[in-house]
Amino acid sequence: MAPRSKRAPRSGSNKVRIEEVARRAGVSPITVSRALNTPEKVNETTRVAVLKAVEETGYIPNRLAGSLASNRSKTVGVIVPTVTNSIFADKIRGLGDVLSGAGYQILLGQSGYSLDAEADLVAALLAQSPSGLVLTGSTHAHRTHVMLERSGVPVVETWTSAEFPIDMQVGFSNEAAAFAVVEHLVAAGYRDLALVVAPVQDNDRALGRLEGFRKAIAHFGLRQPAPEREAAFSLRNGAEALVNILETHPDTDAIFFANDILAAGALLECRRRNIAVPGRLGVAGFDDLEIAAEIVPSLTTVAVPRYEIGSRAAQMLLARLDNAETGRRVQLDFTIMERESTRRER
Amino acid sequence: MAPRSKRAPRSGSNKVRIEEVARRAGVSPITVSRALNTPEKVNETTRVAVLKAVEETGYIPNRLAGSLASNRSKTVGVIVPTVTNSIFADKIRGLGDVLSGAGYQILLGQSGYSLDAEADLVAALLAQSPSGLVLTGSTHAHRTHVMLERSGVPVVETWTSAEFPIDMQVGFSNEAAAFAVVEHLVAAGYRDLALVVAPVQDNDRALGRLEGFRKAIAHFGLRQPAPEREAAFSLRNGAEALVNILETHPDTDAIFFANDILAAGALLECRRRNIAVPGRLGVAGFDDLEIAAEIVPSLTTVAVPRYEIGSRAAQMLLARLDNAETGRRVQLDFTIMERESTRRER
DNA sequence: ATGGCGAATGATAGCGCTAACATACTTGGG
DNA sequence: CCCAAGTATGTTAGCGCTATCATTCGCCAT
Repeated sequence: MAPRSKRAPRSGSNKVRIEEVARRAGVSPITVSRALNTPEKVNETTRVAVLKAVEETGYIPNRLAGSLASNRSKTVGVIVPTVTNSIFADKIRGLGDVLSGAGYQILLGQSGYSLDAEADLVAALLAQSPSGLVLTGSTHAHRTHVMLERSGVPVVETWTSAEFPIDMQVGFSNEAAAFAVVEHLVAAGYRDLALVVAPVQDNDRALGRLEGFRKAIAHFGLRQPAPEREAAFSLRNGAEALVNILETHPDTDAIFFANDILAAGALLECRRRNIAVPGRLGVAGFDDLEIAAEIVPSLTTVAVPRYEIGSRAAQMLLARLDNAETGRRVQLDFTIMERESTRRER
Repeated sequence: MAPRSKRAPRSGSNKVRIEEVARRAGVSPITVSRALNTPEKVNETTRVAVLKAVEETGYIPNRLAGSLASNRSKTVGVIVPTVTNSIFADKIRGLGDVLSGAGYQILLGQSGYSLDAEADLVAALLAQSPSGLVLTGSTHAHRTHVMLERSGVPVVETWTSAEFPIDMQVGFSNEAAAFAVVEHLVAAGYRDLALVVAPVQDNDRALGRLEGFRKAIAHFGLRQPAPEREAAFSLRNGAEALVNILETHPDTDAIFFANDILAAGALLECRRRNIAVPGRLGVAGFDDLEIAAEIVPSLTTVAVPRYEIGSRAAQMLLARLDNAETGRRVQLDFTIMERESTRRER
């Protein structure tokens, strides 16, 4: 009698599995695994044989299976508001350069500046069992905190400098940077300042800059209340905010735009309207994008280590995964880049 | 005698597993799985009970395990040269918007405009068993083709319009677009053209634009050989290429920059040097970034559907994964945006 | 000799989920 | 009242790897 028939194997594709490689190399599957993951633990000759078999078969290990078995995945979740903002693109480049060198892949999520969307992404990324998570900012939905805590996954928060990060942090003080800009404007002789900043809702980087601006206004005894406008980053919005401020507050003599795109848009509008910069109006930006140095007049701004935020975050994660000792908070420096747009003849 | 001791369970973390949820809801694990993945297959009352248990326990399904078991992962690999170039950032936004709506995550790879790096990334991403792969361009290393073929993973190539895509394709004809730009410059009265294009090595988009330019030069019987320069995209490089061309070919009356960043850098340099645009020199760009509309003078360029390339690619993938019938080649339109930088008084 | 130790490799048993099949229970037409 | 065809849920057996423990084989100190 025939043996009771097994059910059909549900092996997916016709892909090469570790077993075939093992057979070809004349070793056991576990040896293939070791030859690929911890080569120092296998004899040179067997390693060579295994690699040859891998080459011949075109074997690509199934990391889903590997990660499940080892409880370690080679992925890192990265959540940014949007890749469209080039400051985050630079961060991602920094992350990618370091992580891909260590064999890690990036799982990317875009929150669209919404903490609620961020929380959904955290859940979705945690489901992939990432080795680590890199978030933007220090403000998160309550459930985000809960999920992160429960998961135990290493987390790096970036772009800010909160006193008590969830886990690790790489950033700078947005507040101090904004304060320094106002300080610079005052030193350049401007007195009636205005601020244009990204919508602060769900955005603690923008909020920090707003607060730094306000503190500096009070500190230096400048015109209060200073006009403040919220504008999502785009050249057009910068131009419009400029026009609006000059209409409502014609005595304004300098505007601090909390990012360079807004500032550049304003500078272009100044050119169209023949508003003299820096004579009639001083303009300062934030981020030190390439356009700040190239635009005419060149733009005073704050250089922040965008790429380094990414690369350092990646390094911290890798160190942690290596059980190396690391600090938890890295506070990077910003630099005021003084350029023509605030270089007033006095 | 005590039973032979089992070896220690290697259960990783203290995370909630499907079994605990099942116990709480008084059902079997598979029912929990169904309640979450195919809710229409379970009774309303049990579904509610399961969701309640999920809520209470804070259960986050382990997708590594799920994907391994079902041979379907909820990830899509995306390879771009760099996220820093905002045209690719827009594509990623398009991809992300559509994919995250369907519960998919993006695995991001940056190739740095190297086909060899691209091949490594393809291997790394295939190891994660993605549901699909989105590549940039139609030119790939030989081993990339081999790996893709073997894997059987759905692939979408983007930004180009090759006749025989590997699988699916969403793009436009770079050659035709470049041709159209030259056509426009000729119509505007320019005759002695020059080209500045991204390095064509490993970059078929740039190569296509170069070829379109050359064909148009020949077609319209313009000055030959027209000066051609390669420059990686940055404002500074655009400015330098401009200077170089005007030094070596002072009779040049229009320059076509194969991206807007280069063109904008050149326009800013023209301002610094008091070179009249469009009078002394016509300038055209490519991509229709926001800066093209805002810069002074505004920049004639080619609008390409950056976001749509991403969203359409995602839709095609999803349709394929749904076994829906789809076309294989989507050729999108480009639009010449005529602006001040080529609006010569005649 | 001999036993102890490290290096190399193998056998076994899962990782946490879901496909495939099995079973119970419902419904309704003849 | 019975059986066919659904509907809802459960049981079993993997998915393709790797952690863990076991085994084998030298090699050297005693």
